[in-house]
Amino acid sequence: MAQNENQMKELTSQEEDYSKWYNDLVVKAGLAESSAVRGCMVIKPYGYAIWEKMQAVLDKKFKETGHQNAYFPLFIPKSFFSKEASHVEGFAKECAVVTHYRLKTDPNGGVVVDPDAKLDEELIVRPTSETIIWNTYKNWIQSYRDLPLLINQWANVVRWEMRTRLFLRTAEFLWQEGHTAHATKVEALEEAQRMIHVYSDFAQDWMALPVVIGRKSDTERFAGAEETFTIEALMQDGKALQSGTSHFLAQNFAKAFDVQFANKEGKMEYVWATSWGVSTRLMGALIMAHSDNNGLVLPPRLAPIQVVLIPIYKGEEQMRAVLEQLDAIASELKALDISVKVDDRDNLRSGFKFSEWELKGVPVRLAMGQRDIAQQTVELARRDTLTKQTVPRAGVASCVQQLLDEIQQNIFAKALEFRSSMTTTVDSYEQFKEVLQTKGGFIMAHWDGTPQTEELIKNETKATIRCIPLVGDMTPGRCMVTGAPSARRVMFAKSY
RNA sequence: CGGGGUGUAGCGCAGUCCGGUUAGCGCACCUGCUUUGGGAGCAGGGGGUCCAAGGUUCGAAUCCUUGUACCCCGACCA
Repeated sequence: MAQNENQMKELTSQEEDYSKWYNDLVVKAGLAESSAVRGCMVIKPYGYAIWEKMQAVLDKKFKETGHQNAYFPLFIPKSFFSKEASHVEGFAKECAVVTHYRLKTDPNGGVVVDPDAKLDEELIVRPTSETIIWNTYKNWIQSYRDLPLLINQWANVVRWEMRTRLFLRTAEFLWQEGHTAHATKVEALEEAQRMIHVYSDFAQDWMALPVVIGRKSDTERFAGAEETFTIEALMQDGKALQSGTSHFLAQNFAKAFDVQFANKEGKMEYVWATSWGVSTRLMGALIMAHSDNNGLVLPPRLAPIQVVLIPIYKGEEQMRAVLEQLDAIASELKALDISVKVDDRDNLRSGFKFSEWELKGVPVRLAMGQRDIAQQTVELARRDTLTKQTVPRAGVASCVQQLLDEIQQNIFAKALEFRSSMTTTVDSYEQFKEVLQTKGGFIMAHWDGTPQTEELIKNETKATIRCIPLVGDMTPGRCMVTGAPSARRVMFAKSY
């Protein structure tokens, strides 16, 4: 008990330093750790299992919306990269560049880069794949009959970030990137909007994470896009996290890579494009949105282990008897498509196991001892509320099944309630600054639509326009800073 | 790239100011016994290039020089 309090205190006092708290949690829960390579991350099996679940659900959604998977090269010739002006400007500062293709042994020992093996043209390790993909699409698209081209790629990308943070910003990260080509502007715009809604549905239904869908302002838009749609989530420290984006690229890349098609009338036209992606950053969102002082809280639909079963016993005889019961329950749960783990490790006490699985965020815990066997009961504990109850052994499986749904809903409701309480509407800049300082969260305010005002607010308060929400209050007003007319409120926040 | 900090066992640290037994503590690990309904106890044990190179000294984890790595705060970003 003393140690339990100790850990609570440990985690609570770290609220002063949320980033340390977050980092410790990621490491302690066994999700990931920083690696020997600068800014890179090792995703551990438990963390990767969650990512795999996310991947599976998203991949299914992409296929249901008509997309196919493909794979494009990791390396992009430098010349490809510079073809779209704003794109190169956006990414140039954070590219890893391959200049040589061979090492040789050093006379003084060790190995050195062979100066004779210099590449004629340097290769960029992809920070995103628009350029290499559009260079390829040029050959794939001739006619309107080749359109739409709906491709997704699961891949790793590298962005040489100056400061990194597990899952939220790492030098290398895993993601999916969709790249589509369309005959018309309308179709491409629809695609971009469709995919941001796919992301939004995924966040809400699977991650139990409420998000705000919106458009990015000019300054926050993706390099090379004409319109960027985003889903913005609110973390428990009151900061926003951009959790997914979908870009309407207009004809920018088609023109840069000369991708034209013959339309029904036989005339040549440039194709219209979209790209969209979510990354392992979603893991960060999941962790920061739901965790508490006891550790991770996973929504049941994404938990690699949904139910953990823990035996309580003295001696081998009791152990065998309890495990027999638990194995039977495990089978019943598996039959209902619930993923289970019987923690039969004999070298650890049950109290330790309770804490450990709580730290790992397993939604439901069943414990069984002599008492339960005698009374034909099971102790059932839920992670989201940290409550325990004793339920009859018979019918425990369907009870758990129901409970998993309830937990999924409860976690979402909790996050939604938190977001509501942390969303503030303000009418003056003074009020804006005060809310930002004392409370944080999302702030709805009027803005005159100019990059200058946006920049001023950012410089003075560190808050940025997270998005111009697609739905919500559409009444016009006056900019809180300049007093100029504003078409509608936009959403501000400090962000990751 | 600016400002600050830290490199000592797998992890977390003390020792460094003021040089001096065999470099220490907690956790973890290994062995044994007792335990087991909320992070077990006792006993024993293993594990070190004290970041690197050079220098000062009879003697360096400790002092000096130069590197280097990582962390935190900014600027940049999914």
